[in-house]
Amino acid sequence: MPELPEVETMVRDLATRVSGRRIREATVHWDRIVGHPDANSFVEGVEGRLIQQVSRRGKFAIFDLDDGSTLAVHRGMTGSLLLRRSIEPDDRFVRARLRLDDGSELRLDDARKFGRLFWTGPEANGWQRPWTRLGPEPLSDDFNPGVLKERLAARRVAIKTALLNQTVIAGIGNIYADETLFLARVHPRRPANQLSPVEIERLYDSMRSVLRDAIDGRGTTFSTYRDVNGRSGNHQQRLLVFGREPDPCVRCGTAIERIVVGARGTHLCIRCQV
DNA sequence: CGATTCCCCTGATAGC
DNA sequence: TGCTATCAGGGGAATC
Repeated sequence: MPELPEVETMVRDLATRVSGRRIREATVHWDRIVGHPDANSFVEGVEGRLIQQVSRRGKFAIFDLDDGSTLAVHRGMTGSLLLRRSIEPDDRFVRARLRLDDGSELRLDDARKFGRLFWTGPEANGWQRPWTRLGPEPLSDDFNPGVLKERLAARRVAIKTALLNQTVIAGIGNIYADETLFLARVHPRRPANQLSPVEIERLYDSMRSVLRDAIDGRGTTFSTYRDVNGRSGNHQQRLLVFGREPDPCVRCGTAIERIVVGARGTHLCIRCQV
C-alpha cells in the first residue's frame, strides 16, 4: 500500500536518476492503467518529452515535462514504479513502461491493476487533475493543528475514515492511519468532529511523527511494496499496531486487536485508544 | 455539501 | 494435495 512515505521515497530516488532524461518510447500493455486521457493520447503526449522535475502531491508522483505538460503516477494498492535497465529481464506484472534515453526504463508493475497513469497538457481542457482535489500536505510548513481542526470540523464520520479521505488530508492510507491513531491514543471510531483540542493536537503531532519516521525508514513493505530498485522498505519493523495483532501493545501490554472501520481492516489497542 | 454504496481487480490465503 | 470461496483495499462515480 504505497502511501505518502512510500511515494516520497520513490520521488526522492527518481529525482536524481530520471530528471533531465528524455522519454524515448512509451508502451501501454493494459489500456485501463491510463486514467486520463486514454492509452493512445498518453503515449503520444509523453513520447519525446524531457523530464524536468519529479515531485509528490499526496500519493501522486508528478513528472513535469519540458513542453509544460504533466505525467502523473498513482500506484494504487500494489503498484511499483521500477527503474530498470531496458535489457534487464521483465518484471511480472508490468502494465506500462517508459523507455528513457540512457538505456533505463520505468516500469509500472502492478498485480491488482489499481494503479493509474495520467497525462495532461499545459491547459487542462476542462479535466480536473485528481491531485488538485486533495487536502493539505500533512508535512508542509503551513499545516498546523488549527488547519487540522478546521478540516475535521464538518466531518461526522469515524476519525479513521476522515484520515483516509484524501480531500480531508493528503497522503495517509490504511497503515499510517492506524499508526497515527495509536500514537495519538484516539479510538478509530470516534466521530471526527468530536475530538477535543488536546486530542487534535496529539493527532497532529502523531501523524507528522509517524510519516517522518516512515520516510526515514524508506517506507513500509507490507506484502508487495517495493522501491524503484525493487527493494523492500524497512519501516515494517517499526510498526506498532498495523498487522501486529495479537502482539502486546508496546505501551500497556494489552493484545492488539483487529476490527473493521469503514470497510478497512483496523488495528488498535482497545485499552490505550479511547 | 457530506455520507454511503458499488465497482474495479487478482494474488494470497483460508477452508474444505 | 488440490480445488474453491473469500479477502484485501485506493479512489472515482453514482446516489441519497
